[in-house]
Amino acid sequence: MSRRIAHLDMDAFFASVELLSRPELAGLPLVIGGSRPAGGEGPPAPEPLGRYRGRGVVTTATYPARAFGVHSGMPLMQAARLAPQALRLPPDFEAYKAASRAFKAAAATIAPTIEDRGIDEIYLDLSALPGVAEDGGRACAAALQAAVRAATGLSCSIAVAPNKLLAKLGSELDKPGGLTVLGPEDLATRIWPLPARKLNGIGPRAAEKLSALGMQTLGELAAADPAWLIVHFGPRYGAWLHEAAQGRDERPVVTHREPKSLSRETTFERNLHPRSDRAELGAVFTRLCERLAEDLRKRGLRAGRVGVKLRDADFRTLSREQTLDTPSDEAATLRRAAGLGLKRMPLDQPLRLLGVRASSLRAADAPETAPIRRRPPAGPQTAELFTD
DNA sequence: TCTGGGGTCCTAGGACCC
DNA sequence: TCTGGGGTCCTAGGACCC
Repeated sequence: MSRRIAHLDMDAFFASVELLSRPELAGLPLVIGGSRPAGGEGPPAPEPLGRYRGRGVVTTATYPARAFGVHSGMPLMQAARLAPQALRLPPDFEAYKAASRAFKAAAATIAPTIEDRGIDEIYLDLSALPGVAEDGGRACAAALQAAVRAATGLSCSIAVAPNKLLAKLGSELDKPGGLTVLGPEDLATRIWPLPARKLNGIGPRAAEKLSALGMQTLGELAAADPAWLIVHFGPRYGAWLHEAAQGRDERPVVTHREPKSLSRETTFERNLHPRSDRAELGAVFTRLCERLAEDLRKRGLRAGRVGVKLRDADFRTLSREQTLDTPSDEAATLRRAAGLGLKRMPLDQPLRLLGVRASSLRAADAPETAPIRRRPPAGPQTAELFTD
């Protein structure tokens, strides 16, 4: 009994949501990213990308903007050089979350077994649905696209395949608006010619290493000796690379997950120094802890551990974690613990980012358990700067 | 060109225990 | 005098994803 798994990926999601309320921008190169100008009232007006100054990155670009080489993750300053005439809008996450809920609800009317993979994509298990065994899921995918469009006015790309890995690869094959059905017989013709980097789980580092070892495509990876892959990539990742390149993936569609951590972080407009910008850093730190505490309370959770994260001017990231005596969702408690973490970090350099993280989460109404710390936290301490 | 913010999972090394 | 062996927990960092 073979599985039929769909991957549904919204097309240029954030930009497309913006176009729903700004139809006059349709067809133009449009980039979402950066932050909202302070003090603005109402929906922000798009401004030429060439005018952008700051540290933001491209969150989404419309297909006309992508034609200039702009893609998500790219620094906006770089995108501005490629397409100064493109228009930029700051993201409106509340609108995207509403559209996200709407498309997922619409999809659930067709196929209720859904795994959430973030704001703009889902996996669906179609295996047990009527007719899917006959046509591989094509009609079901078409129905999903129609339902999503009817509910939201937005287009998506869908692939149906024997597993999540292949479905995810397939939904990229015919964007936007793609409907792709893959079977085992498509592996050699449609999957193996793809660059190895396309596989979900092969990122920039692994792709670079594969390339240095002479493997550019998934076909070349599939032909590699698994023992040799294990030598170069370790037992776990090496074995996974081999399995994945054969198109094998048994992961189920997971319909529910409990959050493991919550975090808040911010990159400053200019680097801040722990000494000379102490007051400003302290205020940002307090605000981050307040927002994290709000997030915890909103979800009915408490943090058993609190972490702090720094990024310095050279883009090096450091973090420290601290166990709480009692799980908490209070800003002052989180700030005190995160402050203890900060005191164990070097604070002699300008910083570009500060973040706080809550982990070891438990329900706020759960019975309290004794602290599990085996060792008192210790370590070299730096002078009190903005940490108190 | 100079790199967001929100997450998950894995690994390596040290602490600790027997 | 020149240093066990195994198991487990904890911590920090990094790869990766959306």
